[in-house]
Order: sequence, then C-alpha cells, then structure tokens
Amino acid sequence: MERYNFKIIERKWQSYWIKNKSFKSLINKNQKKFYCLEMFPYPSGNIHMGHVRNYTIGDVLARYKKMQGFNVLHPMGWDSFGMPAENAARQNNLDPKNWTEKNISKMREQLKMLGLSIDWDREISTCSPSYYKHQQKLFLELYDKGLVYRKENYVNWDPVDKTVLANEQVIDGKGWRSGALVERKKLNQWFFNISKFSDQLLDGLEKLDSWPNKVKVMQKNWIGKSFGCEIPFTVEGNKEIKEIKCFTTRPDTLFGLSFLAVSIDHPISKFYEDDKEFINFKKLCSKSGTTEEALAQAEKIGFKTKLLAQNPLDNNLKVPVYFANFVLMDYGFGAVFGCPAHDQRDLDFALKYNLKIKTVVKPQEENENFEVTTQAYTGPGKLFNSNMLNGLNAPEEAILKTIELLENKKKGNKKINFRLKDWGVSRQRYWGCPIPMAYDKKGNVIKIPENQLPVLLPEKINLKTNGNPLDQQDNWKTVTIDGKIYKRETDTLDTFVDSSWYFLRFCSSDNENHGFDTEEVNYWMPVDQYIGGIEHAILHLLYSRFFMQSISFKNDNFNINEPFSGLFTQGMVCHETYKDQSNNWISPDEITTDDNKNYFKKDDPKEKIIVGPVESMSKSKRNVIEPEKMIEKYGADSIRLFILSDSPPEKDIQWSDQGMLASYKFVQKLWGLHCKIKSILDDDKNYSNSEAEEKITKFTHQLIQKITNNLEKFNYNVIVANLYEMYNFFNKILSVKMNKEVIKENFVHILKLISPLMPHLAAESLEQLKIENKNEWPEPIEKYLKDDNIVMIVQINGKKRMSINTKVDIIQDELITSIKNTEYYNKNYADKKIIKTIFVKNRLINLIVK
RNA sequence: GCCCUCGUGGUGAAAUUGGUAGACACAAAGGACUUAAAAUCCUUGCCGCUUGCGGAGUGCCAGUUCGAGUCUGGCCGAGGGCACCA
Repeated sequence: MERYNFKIIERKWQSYWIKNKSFKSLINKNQKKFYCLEMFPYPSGNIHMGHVRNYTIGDVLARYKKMQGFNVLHPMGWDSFGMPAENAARQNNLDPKNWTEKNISKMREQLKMLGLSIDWDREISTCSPSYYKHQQKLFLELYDKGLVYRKENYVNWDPVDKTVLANEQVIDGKGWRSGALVERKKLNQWFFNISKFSDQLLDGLEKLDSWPNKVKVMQKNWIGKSFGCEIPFTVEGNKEIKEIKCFTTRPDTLFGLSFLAVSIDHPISKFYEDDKEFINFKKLCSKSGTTEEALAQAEKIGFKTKLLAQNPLDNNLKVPVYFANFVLMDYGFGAVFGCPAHDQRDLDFALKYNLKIKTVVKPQEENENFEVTTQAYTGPGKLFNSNMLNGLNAPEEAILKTIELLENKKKGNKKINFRLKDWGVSRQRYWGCPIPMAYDKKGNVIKIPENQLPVLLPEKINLKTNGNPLDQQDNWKTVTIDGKIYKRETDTLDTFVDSSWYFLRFCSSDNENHGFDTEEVNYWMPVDQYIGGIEHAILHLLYSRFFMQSISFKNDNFNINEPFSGLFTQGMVCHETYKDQSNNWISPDEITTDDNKNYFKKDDPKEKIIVGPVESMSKSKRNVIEPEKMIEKYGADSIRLFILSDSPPEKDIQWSDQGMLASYKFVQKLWGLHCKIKSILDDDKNYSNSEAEEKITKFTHQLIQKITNNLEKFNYNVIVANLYEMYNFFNKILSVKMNKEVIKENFVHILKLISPLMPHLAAESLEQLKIENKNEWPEPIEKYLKDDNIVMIVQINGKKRMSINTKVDIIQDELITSIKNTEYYNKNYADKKIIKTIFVKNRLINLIVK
C-alpha cells in the first residue's frame, strides 16, 4: 500500500485552487447565495489553534454549501489596527505598519496551508487607507445624521495603556488588556449614539432564531430595559435647587420614602464645591471606587445635606437628601429615592444612618403588623400604610395605578430606562483610524471635507513618548480647509469600529468610491452564518448590529437591520498546563514522560513537572501547540479532522497528542481504503454479489442522510464518528467480491461526504479514480434508506427482555406471534396473559402481562 | 445577590427529540502476529453466578408515563455572564 504523502498532495491542491480561483464568488441573482463568515483575525504573528478551529468549522460549512449549489461568499481579512502593533513597535523600535504587514503575510500563508476555501481576491485589511478612508466617510455620514457627538465626560482611563476604555472594556475595575486599575478622568470624547437604538437592538434579538440563546440573553441584560417612572421631588433648603428628579421602577413604594440619594457628580454638587467635608467625602468615594477590595465590599456611605425633599403624594412628608457613593450619575437621573423596607441597598444605607424604615408592602398571607427590620421585602403582596394606595396589588397593579396618580397630579411620568450607554469611540492612540475632524482656534468642530479624505496616518513617527503620539505631530496636526487653518482631531477610533462593518466591505472589497456597493450588499447580506468566539457576545456583535441600524437610519437604499442572521459560537482549544519546581510555566515541547506517566523536563530529566489544570491555550501560560508545526508533521487534513472530532464545536476541546495521532492514522487508513478500491477498479476481473452490493449501497445512502443532517446541525464531531463507522464497514465488506461499478459509485459518494472535512484527500482520490468531479453534494435515494430487516426491542412490563431480528414494517399481531414462538417467552411467560400492548413501529413492542 | 448553561464509563463524547443508554474514539488490561520492538488486528469494559443470563445504572430525591439521559418540581455540584442599574 502506498503511503499518503500529504506534503505533496496538499500543496498540489492548494495551488490548484488558487490558480483556478476555485473559490472566487461573483454576484449572480439567479443563484441562491450563502454568506459564510468567520470572525477575522488580529494579525498578531502566527495563527493559533483557536483560528484553526474557527476557520475549519467555517470551511466545512462553506464547502458543504457550495456543493449544495449555493453561491458561497467566504472571504478573509485582517483586523489590523490596534495596540499590540503599537506596543510591539514601541518595544522593538519598529514601524507598526511593517510589523503588521509582516504578520499578515505570515499568517496568510499559514491559513493557506489549511486549505481553506477562501476567496482571497476579496482580502481586506482595516489598517489600509483603502479600508479606513471609507470608515472616515461613514463616520461623517453618521455625524450628519446626528448619531455622532462630542461631549466632555468622565472616562475610564487606563494608566498603563494611557488610553480611554469603553465601559465594556473595563472588567472588574481593570483594563481589559493591561489589567491596570482604571481611573476616572474628564475628557472631551466622541460618542456614537447607540442608545438611540436601544429598543430596536432589543426587539431585533427576538427575530434572531439562529443565534445561541446565551448570547441573546447577554445582550438583553446589557441593554437592560426597565420600566418605571420619573418623579421630580420638590426640594427646600436651598433657593437655587427647586427639585431633584429621580427614576424608579417601584413608584408604588413611595409611601415608604425615607431619604433621597444623589450621585456625587449630580448637578447639585456644584453648590457644595467649597464645602470641605463634601470634598473629603468625594475623595473617599473615588478611593473606594477604584480599589478592588471596596468594589467587592461595596460599603454604602453618604453625605447629608441640609436639603429636605417632599413626598409628592403627601406634602407633609419630608425626608433628608444625601450624596451617596452607590448612586451612579450615568443611569437614570443620578438620583434615587430611598425606600429601605423594599430595597436591600436602601435598607443597608438606612440602617447605617439610622433612617426611618416604613413597611408599605406585605406578603399576601401576612397581616398589617408585618414589619421589615433587616431583610428588605421585594416580593409581591398588598400595599398598606400607603393612604390612597392601600389595598393595591404589588407590584404590577400598584405601579400602574401610582404612575397614573402621579401623572394626573403632574408630579411624575411613566419612563423607560436603559442600561445601555452611548459608545465612546475616542482613543488616544496612534495605530488606529484617524477621526476626520478638525477644530478652529475657538475649539469649534469642522468636518474634513470629503475631497480631503482619507486622513492618512503619518508614517515613521516616534512612538517612544508618553501620551498620544499623534498629538505631537505638529505638521500633521495642522490642516488647511477652504484656506483657513485648523488643528486636526488627534484621537483615533476604537478598533471595534473597524470590525463593525467589515462584513459589508467584503461584498465589494475593491470598490474605490464607496465603502460598499448597495447592489452587492443587498445580494450578499445578511451574513447567513457567522462563526466566532463567545468572547464577542456583547461588544463586537452589538456594535455591528448598531452599525446596521445607523446606516439604515434615514437611508432608503439600505434596510438591513441585522447583520448576522445565523451565529455560531465555537468553544476554545485547551491544553494541560505545566510548571517546573520553581513555579515557571513550561511548554509541552519541553517535557518528556516516563513509564509511570510522570512528566520531566527534557533538558533536565531529574526535574519533575507539576501538571496543572486544563486551560485555554495562551502564550502567557505557555500551553500552546503551534498549528504550523502540526500541519508540517501531520498535514492539514489530519489537523482539520482532529479539531472537529472529540468535542462538539460549541464546547471547549482539549488538545491531545494521542487524538492528533489517531486522526493522522485515520487519514492514512482512508488512503489505504482508496488504494484498495483503486486496485479493485484497475483489475480486469469483475464479480457479482447482489447481497453485498445492496448492503454497501444502503449503507452509503443512509450515511449520506446521517452526515447531511449532522452538517445542518453543526454536529461535526458526530460526522467524524460517522466516517470512522464508514471505514470500519467498507474495510470489512470489501473482502467480499462484488460488482466494480457498485463499489465505485458508492465510494464516490463517500469521497464527496469527506470533502468538506478533508478536501485534499478527497480531491486527490477523486482524481486518481478518474472521476469527473462536479462537486455536487450527493442526495440520498429514498428506497435505500429503509432496511429489509430490523431489530425490534421486546419489552415485557417496561423492561427490555429480548430483541428480535425481523422484517421491516412488521405489524403488531405478526410480531406478537413470533414473540410467543420464542423459547424465552414460553419458558418465562407461557402462563401469563397480555393485558396491554404498546407498539412502536420499527422500534419496539412493550407487552404488559399478568 | 440576580440571570443563563451544563452534570452520561478511567477520558472526550453519542443517543433518530419520550422508545436497545454508552455509537465513535482516546486510555488501560489481556491476547494474536513477530526472534524482539514498532505498526496492525481481536477481546474485555459496573455488580453477581462458569459460558449465557440476570441485576443495578445517565449528580441526588420525588412526580408524570406502558416506558425518562430526554418532560415536571425540589435539592446538590460545576462553569459562564452581570453586578450598587434605583
């Protein structure tokens, strides 16, 4: 048997596909399209196993859909702006552009080694002016629509990366990339008005049937819609402060009012700017706001003002007003009314400052002596101690009635609030898309005119300075518009902007005049299947959805509201972690094992290795397997097969050397099967064996059906198992001599089933068998899907007692007769009476006997 | 604290959606071939009695059903998301 030489064969087919532009896709309105997209990579240097998994899953789908006759768009590009380039450049005194381009060409070659069915003609790179010039135009378009604005705002300042972070980029009070504690800083920033579309973004989720529920729930929570009421509280104690507006979801508990609490950034704070005690209090708050400990403990502290707020439903009820650290300025109005009895947070505060606790909601079964002391009651019940509200059912009925009452008295309004905040997109960074804006001497904003776009990044600049490098480029900063001199905006756009519309660019990637061609976009969009990591569940996916909303806004030619009709989130690739005795991470390459499965350092066999938990592959933990090395050792088809086997694609997969080897061996075995069949076909003799021929045909068609179903459901790991079964079956039955044409016909089907997973081997085998490859997905033939004989399960009183091999579609009476003829039945149940029969056709029979 | 998801052999996992639990693979043990090793192939897989069969069995406890890994309720455990959101 000839050994499968993947090195030669894989290279041969890869260059064949490239040369023949086998995966080039052109708009064709007579053909159904399928847009298959995997999240594009950041060009960090080398592809990693996560990419292999992501792109293999996508490639299987793209190839399958193409074989099914779809016009498949399957492009690839580079998310190539961002801080790693800038950091690497800073550290090694390089140019970010060169660094990025080098990485791209390296990774492009590595991706090509995987044999992906990519239309490389559509390749894009977000750091290229030919991409970001369109992004600048888009920015101005959104600006004209009023969806972009500038405001001074507290920002999350990352002191290590020296940049502003979006709320989503702050994790546990730390920068998502640097891990540094985030500080509060006031800066002028550009914002996208994403919150304008809160409702659409929320409602749109309902229609995304092919999205994982998990992602939809996460986005829903992130948008955070809540229904309630705004109440302006009349305030006395300072002539200049007439009222303080609060938002509440529980207006029904208004008679439990005990205090008002406002944020330290609330507009009324300006009246306390000179108050030393208030200044100290503010300091205390900002301290506790940034330390991790305080975030966890979250002790509630307040600063009492001399103001008194009036209960709008009872003018005689007056309560103190506090500044409090737990009130956020950027939610609602930055002010809340405290009802300690029915809100745990308010209760904690009331207990600390000895404030009144008045219970106004009691559970249905309690009487009017019910009283809250240390545990707030937030459940349903009846209102009491509440004057005209007494007897109402809390929460729903009471809330609606109270709002009605307040509206009638003009003391409040129904209000819906969202947690979603506008997206701050300014970054004080060099390696990003320049914001196409400028300022005159007074600081007034002016757009860079379209004929002066793109605003190119200056090249060859010094990055070894603190702060924003662009701010120090005096030449670059100065711009002449209509003969007048302006200063450019020196901030660049958050890189999440780059990835919010790249899928549109792919539809017409070479269009120089427009970011996307409307006709092309209307044909290809939406993306039918988007595939990527769960880590983008909120940020990238929500921003992309916002972009579609904002492009559609006031635009009759574009009404794609959802970019991705299908979403699949694949799991991570994991590996065991290793440490040496001095607690240093050790790479799997540096380890050997002895007979007792103990691990040792390769270059110091005395040093025992401590095996740690299985974690997702990361450079920092050094538990990384390099895809390129694996491809060189085992070939692309083997690594594709392994990455699909073992675990369902949505779950994490654990890298295993044995598993990788097993996949490699299976590829070799398949080739062995090919060789065996080729030699049968090349033989002059032919045979006939109708039983075996029928068997092989039935098996094949049933397999077509199974694999097709499993492809539709992303059960790729099961497909691998199906193929193992196929090999076992074929290998066995081929020892029987039968008609050559039957073998050939069925094996061609098999090769087509294999080709989305192992495209090189399938292509080579088809060629060697001299099959004209029409690249069509096989259709199962109905008559072969049924077996003549079937195993019926016989249960007696609900327990499996035997199985009977019988003809298919046997009817109940016939089956019972043959059961009664069995030795087993006569031995054990001859004297029993059948009182009930449950018969499931072609599956089982359950006899209830007495 | 709130929300979501998941608990099946030594391991990764299958299970036509309520109908043979453990397909397929990894690992292990035993065997075959071999001078030997590698490779390859076969067998075994929890508890009983010798094969065959019987029994228990899908985190735990109940329920619905002729029949539950699958449905319902409660509990336990793991993972993930959000976190002073008023």
